[in-house]
Amino acid sequence: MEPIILHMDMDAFFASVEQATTPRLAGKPLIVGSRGRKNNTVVAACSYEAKAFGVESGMPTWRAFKLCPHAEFVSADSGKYLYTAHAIFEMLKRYSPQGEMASIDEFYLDLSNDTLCAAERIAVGIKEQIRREFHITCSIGIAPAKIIAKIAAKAHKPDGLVVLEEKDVPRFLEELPVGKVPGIGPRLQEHLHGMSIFNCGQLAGLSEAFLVQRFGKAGVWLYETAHGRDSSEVGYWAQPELPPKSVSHSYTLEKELYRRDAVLAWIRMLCEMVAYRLRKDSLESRGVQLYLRGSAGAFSRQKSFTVAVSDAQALYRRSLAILESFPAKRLSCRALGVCAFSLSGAQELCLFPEDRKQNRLIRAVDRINERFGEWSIYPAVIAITR
DNA sequence: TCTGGGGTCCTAGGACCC
DNA sequence: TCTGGGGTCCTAGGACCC
Repeated sequence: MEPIILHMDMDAFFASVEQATTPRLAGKPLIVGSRGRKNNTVVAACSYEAKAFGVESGMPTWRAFKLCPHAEFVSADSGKYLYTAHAIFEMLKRYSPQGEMASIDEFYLDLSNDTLCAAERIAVGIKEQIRREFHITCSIGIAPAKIIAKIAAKAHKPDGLVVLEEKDVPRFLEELPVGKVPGIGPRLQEHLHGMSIFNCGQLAGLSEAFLVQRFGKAGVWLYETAHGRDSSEVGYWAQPELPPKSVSHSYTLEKELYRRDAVLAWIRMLCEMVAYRLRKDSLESRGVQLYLRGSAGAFSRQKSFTVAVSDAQALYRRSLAILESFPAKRLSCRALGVCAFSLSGAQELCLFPEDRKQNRLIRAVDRINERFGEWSIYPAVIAITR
């Protein structure tokens, strides 16, 4: 039996949600920025009215405004988008027990137990319900494999619906530019272009052995994808979510920073943010990675420790130890990041009274920040970054 | 103004052990 | 007397995704 996989991709999701919840923005060119400020950020999403001017997500906002000076700007409200995504998730559960939320704006449903006709009717019903209940649109691809369904949905945006049977797949892929395949990014695309491979039809003409020799493990995947095959299965809604493997925060500064105390303050600030997230998710970490990018280049170093921690001070001390091993003679940076890895569930174990006292203090600060807003209270050392 | 921020996975090289 | 071979783990960096 041929698998029937439905992929649903929300159209300009963040921008559409903003337009649906703020009538003033409906029908207007809208740019959703990834951060609060209008400058020094990139476009997280933009409405189709803005896309018409050449604005794309991922583009620096200053460039987007050059293309579309009259666009409205709002900063991303991830809580609102997550809320909507979960409401959609709940809605989709009714159509099949086998389904998954692949990202905040993408979903898969396995409809292999239905006929292709029934699957198409379901897709029409879903689109209708999404429009009625959320006042936004989505594009749907139905195909025998996950990756094909996804490419198909993307190719028919916005508000599209396309159904591909197994026999349609080769023709669909034949002319498809390799860069349209999720997983083939700019570097891989460049490499393929260098080999005069521009579309999936040409890619399918190469032998698996040749691709493996060129690209290693990725060669197997390229070969399978070019032939429309994808063995990965759709998960189950009820499946427990996998715990995160790392928790990180990073920041790009307005300009290069040379003062050591200022750089250290930023590192401390990021440690505070990472530690807070760890505690909120009842996690602790054994590994710390520190990343610095500046005029001297980009460096990242990581280190594993025996004891797992979740407090900012400990993360900061570990970050400083890592900083010592950096090759740069003079400390300067434009962007920096702190990542906690080797995560495990937090142990509620405090051997020493001093630790217990420290723990109570940390929890109290967390509660104050939760109640009065982020950064209501913070260590004096990071004041320089505020 | 000249590509953000939060993730995952892969690879190659080095260290170390037997 | 001048370094085999295989396995495992760690690390830095790169590529990619949304």
